[in-house]
Amino acid sequence: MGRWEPNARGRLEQAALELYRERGFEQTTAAQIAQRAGLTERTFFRHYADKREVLFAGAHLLEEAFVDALSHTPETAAPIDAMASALETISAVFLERHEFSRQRQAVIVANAELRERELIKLASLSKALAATFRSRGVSDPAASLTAEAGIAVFKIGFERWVDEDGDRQLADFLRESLAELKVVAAGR
Amino acid sequence: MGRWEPNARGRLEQAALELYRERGFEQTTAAQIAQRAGLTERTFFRHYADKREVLFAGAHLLEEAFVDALSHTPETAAPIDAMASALETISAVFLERHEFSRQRQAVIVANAELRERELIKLASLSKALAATFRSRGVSDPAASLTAEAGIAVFKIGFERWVDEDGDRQLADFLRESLAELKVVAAGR
DNA sequence: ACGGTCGACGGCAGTCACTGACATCGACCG
DNA sequence: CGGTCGATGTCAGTGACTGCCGTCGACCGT
Repeated sequence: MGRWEPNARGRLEQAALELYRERGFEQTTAAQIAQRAGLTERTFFRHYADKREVLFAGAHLLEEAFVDALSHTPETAAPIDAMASALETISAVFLERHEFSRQRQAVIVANAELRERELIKLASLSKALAATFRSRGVSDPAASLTAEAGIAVFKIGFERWVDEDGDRQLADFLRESLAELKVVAAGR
Repeated sequence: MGRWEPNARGRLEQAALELYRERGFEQTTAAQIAQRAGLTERTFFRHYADKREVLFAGAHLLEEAFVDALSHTPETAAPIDAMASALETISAVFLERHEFSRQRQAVIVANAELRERELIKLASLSKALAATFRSRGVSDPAASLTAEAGIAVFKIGFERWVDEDGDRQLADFLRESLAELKVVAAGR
C-alpha cells in the first residue's frame, strides 16, 4: 500500500457531488470537499483547476468518444447522417447512467456558474466535431453548422431524457430531436 | 451639476474594455477599472455582478430586440422563416458597430471565462426565443430546436462577420449561414 | 543494502474577486 | 429649513485560487 489512499480524484468527485447536492454549489467550499475526501484544499486544486471542474472531469471522455464515433462513420455519408450515427453511438455511453446523470444535471441546472461551464464544454465538443468534419472534406460553414446543430440536438434530447422517469433510452430522444430539427429546417 | 460625474456605467464599461484590451482580462483588477473610471472598486460591483458582466451590459438589449423582432413576425409563418426574419431585423443593430464588435469580440475570444459568459447569454437568448415560439403555438421540441438553430446561425454568422475586413453586412453572413443550415439539415 | 530521484501530498502566505455594514453628502421634497 | 433618498466611499471579512517549499514512501540503479 502506498503512502496515500488510492483514487484521490474519484474521492474528490464523489465528495463534491454529494456536497453540492446536500448544501448547494455556492454553499460548499473547496476545503469541505477536500476534507470529506480525506485531502487538503491545496490538493483539490492540484487535481481541478477550479471548484466547477470537479463535476466535468468526464467531459473530455465524452468529447473523445463523440469524435471517435464521428470518425468511424462512412466518409461518403452526408454530414447530417454521420452526425445521426455518432449520436446513436454516443448514447450507449449513458445506458447505465440515468440516475447519475439526473443527479449531476440537477446540480448543474441549479447554478449559473455550473451552467456556464457546461455550455463551454459543449462548445468545445462542437469545435472538435466541426474539425472532424473539416478533416473529412466538409467545408465551413457546413462543418460548423452541422456540429452546432448536432450539439443542439444532443442538448435538447439529453434534457428531455434526464427529465423523464420512464425507461425510454437516450437514443430515442436524440432520434426524435434530430427528426424534429429536420422538419423545422425544412420550413414545416 | 450633481455630486457625481454622470454616466458612471458608461465610464466603467469603456475603462474595462480599454484595460482588457491593453493588458488582458485576467491581468486587470476591478480596482483598476474603477480607478480609470474615477470610482472605487465597491462601486464597480454595485453596477456589475462580476468582472465579466461589464462587457455584457448590452446583452439584455439584444435579447429584447431579438424577441421583439420575432414577435413582430406573422404568426402564420413557419418557425424557421420567422427566425430568418428576426435575424434580418436584428442585424440592423450592428450596422454601425463593426469596429466596436471586433474589439469586444477579440477580448472575449481571448479569455475562457468571458467565452463562458457569452455562451450563457446566448443560451438565455435561445430560451427567450423558444418561449416566444411557444407563446405563438409552436410546441416543443420544435420551439427549442428552432431557437437553438437560429442562435447557431447567429453565432457562426457573427463570427465570420467580425473576422471579415470587407464591407459585407452582418445580414449577408446570417442569410448565408441560415441557407447552409437548411442545406445541411436536408442531408446534402 | 544504500543513496538519489520522483511523485503526490501538506502547510503557509499572499492576491484578488466579491460582500455586508455603515458613513457621507448633494439633490430634491414638503 | 429639516428630512429623506440615492449614489458613492470606507472598511473589514470570506473564500477561490496560486506560488513556494517541505515531507516522505516508492522506486531505481549500483
